[in-house]
Amino acid sequence: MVTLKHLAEQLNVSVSTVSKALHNSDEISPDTIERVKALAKFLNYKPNKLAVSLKSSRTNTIGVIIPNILNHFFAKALYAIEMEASKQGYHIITCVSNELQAKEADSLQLLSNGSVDGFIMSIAEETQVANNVDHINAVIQQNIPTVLFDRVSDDINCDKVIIDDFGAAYEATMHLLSEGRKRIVLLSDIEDLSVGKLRTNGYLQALKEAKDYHQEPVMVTIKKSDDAEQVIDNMFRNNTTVDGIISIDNTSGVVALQKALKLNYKIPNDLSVIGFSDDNVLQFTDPKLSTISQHTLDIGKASVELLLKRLNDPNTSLKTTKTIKTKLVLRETTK
Amino acid sequence: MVTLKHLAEQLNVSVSTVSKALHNSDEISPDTIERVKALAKFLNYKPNKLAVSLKSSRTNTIGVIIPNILNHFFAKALYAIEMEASKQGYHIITCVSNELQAKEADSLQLLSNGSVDGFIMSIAEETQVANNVDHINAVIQQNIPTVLFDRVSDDINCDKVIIDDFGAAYEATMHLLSEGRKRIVLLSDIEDLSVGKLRTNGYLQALKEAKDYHQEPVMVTIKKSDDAEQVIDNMFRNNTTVDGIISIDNTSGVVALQKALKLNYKIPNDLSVIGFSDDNVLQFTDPKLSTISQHTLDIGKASVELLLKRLNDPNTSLKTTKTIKTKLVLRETTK
DNA sequence: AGCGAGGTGTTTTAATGTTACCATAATAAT
DNA sequence: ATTATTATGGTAACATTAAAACACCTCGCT
Repeated sequence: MVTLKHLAEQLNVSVSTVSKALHNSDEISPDTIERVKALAKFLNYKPNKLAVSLKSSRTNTIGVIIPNILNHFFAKALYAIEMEASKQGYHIITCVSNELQAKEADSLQLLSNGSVDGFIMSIAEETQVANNVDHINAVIQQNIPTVLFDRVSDDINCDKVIIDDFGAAYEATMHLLSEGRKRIVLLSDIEDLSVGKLRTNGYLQALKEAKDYHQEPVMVTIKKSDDAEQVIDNMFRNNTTVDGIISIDNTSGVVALQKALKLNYKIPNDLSVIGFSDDNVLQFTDPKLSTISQHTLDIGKASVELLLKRLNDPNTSLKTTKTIKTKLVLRETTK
Repeated sequence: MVTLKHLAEQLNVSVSTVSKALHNSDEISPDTIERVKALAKFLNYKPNKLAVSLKSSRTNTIGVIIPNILNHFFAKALYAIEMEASKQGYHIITCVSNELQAKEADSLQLLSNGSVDGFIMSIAEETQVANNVDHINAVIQQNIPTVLFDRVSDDINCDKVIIDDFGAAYEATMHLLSEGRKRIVLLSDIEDLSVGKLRTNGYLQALKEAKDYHQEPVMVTIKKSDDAEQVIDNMFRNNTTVDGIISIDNTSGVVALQKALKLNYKIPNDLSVIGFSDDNVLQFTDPKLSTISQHTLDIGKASVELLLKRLNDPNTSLKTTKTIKTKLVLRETTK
């Protein structure tokens, strides 16, 4: 690895002359600057990032901790975070908590030793269930700027990026009601998550406000240990008059749609289905699934923006929560 | 941030005593070790990673450069890489090339300044098409260990992890032949990639060896600019007698299946379909798609293992290429 | 002519946090 | 008294940068 010292020796000048020359300091003669730069280029000199970071206590690196990359929502968020960070001259160190609190705490602990300037994260399921966020607060107390996205906690005081989960589910349910649906079932495999609860409340509120809807709400939850297909099969058996389904996670809607087709429901005449998520995973269904789009790219981008703002101006103590708009995208499984 | 200096001052000992104590040096009295450790714990001291790395010229960080996280194969590979790296005490810095050579070169350039101990990468499409791998070789010439996976190049001399693309497609085609299929079409949206070419050759070879197969091979390629559905629609129109489809990328098989169902093909009686990829994305089709499983987790794990082996023993100059076994998983779209 | 002021271009020093090596002081054993 | 032994301290180095110091030169003034 080529260092300033190497260049200095070759050129018979001091290390600091070389350093200044490479920074175009006007203390250095144009002639020297030229010679230094020529040799640096020739030897493919690159400033050692570790040394620069150590000196400046700025790493230009963001720690990103997500619960699960195989979940398309998080993959897409990660994509957006990487894109925006890269555009702003930052790198990202990615850690996956696998929904486990211990792994999450570990990653935070291991990266909060100068490795990163700040964190962008979404809370692991286990952490949310136990509602134990001490490990996250510990990081924040160390003055490491942190942005939470999607899965957040009221017990953490930091910048946040969320969607209007309540409103999104409310709007979707309202749409089903406006189609004249009389028995609308909610499907969820995320009932333990903050977002799951908010979305469920949106659904409940919409039904409550509906004048001519007299059914009790039906919420079918799929646990980790369950076989989703089985649970959904049972749902159809137990709710023979179902005519609307809203899935508040990003997979069960697809499964329900497939199952409904197999049971010969005419879609969307007999039954409307609305899923929750950006389009990509679901683009292959036929008929094409109507969804609540979360604008995941915007979520990732906003998270980076919020973090960088905080990094560049750590003093403004007021934390902001940015809400990204959702959009009900009606495709072929709704009227 | 708490440093050795802080601890030293508090305890009225020297920095080097503190350092040694924390490393359990037997030069230091048990009593002092205890006191130092107690305070370190109390103040939540964590060795500054930058300083340690600078001193040891070891970052315990791997740079991972993948073409596209939204492609489920790469997401899964990234997942496996993160898992294994984390298990071995390494972090990963993730960069996405977006299939662009410039971005790929940029990331390599920016990380090869001491930020990472080595690279794990899969080559961007643009790079493969142009077959210009100078930027990758530049890194290798700087003695930064590098492992290529999946998309590799013969012009790069380094450790590699691949699957037997030729053999996998050959086996799948053979299976279709053994079902008595008479008109087998290959679908691909990756004809420009090394893996695409190998898989196509496997298909061609199988057909060539089949005694009672007299059709010309039919290879339908989907370009970036194409509408996949449209292209597949045309394929069915132009090949009314098609009775076998092998898709060598990880999406077109699903689209073909959906389209075939719409055209009222009885699957797998009239038509068999085999896709290429691990299961997850495709688990929702009905009937369930038969696939060539790439064992993506093994690919990621092997990449990390190979890189760490190289890092711990940089001298053995012979580069190895590890081939991960594929598996033909027959589900419901084959007989 | 002599001297200080000012400017230019460079080097020296110190600092970031850590660790390895060498030195040193104090005590114990020979 | 000399040599081990034990426990600790000091220094340098990793690569970089900022600040201060230092030559050297020129200019203006008495």
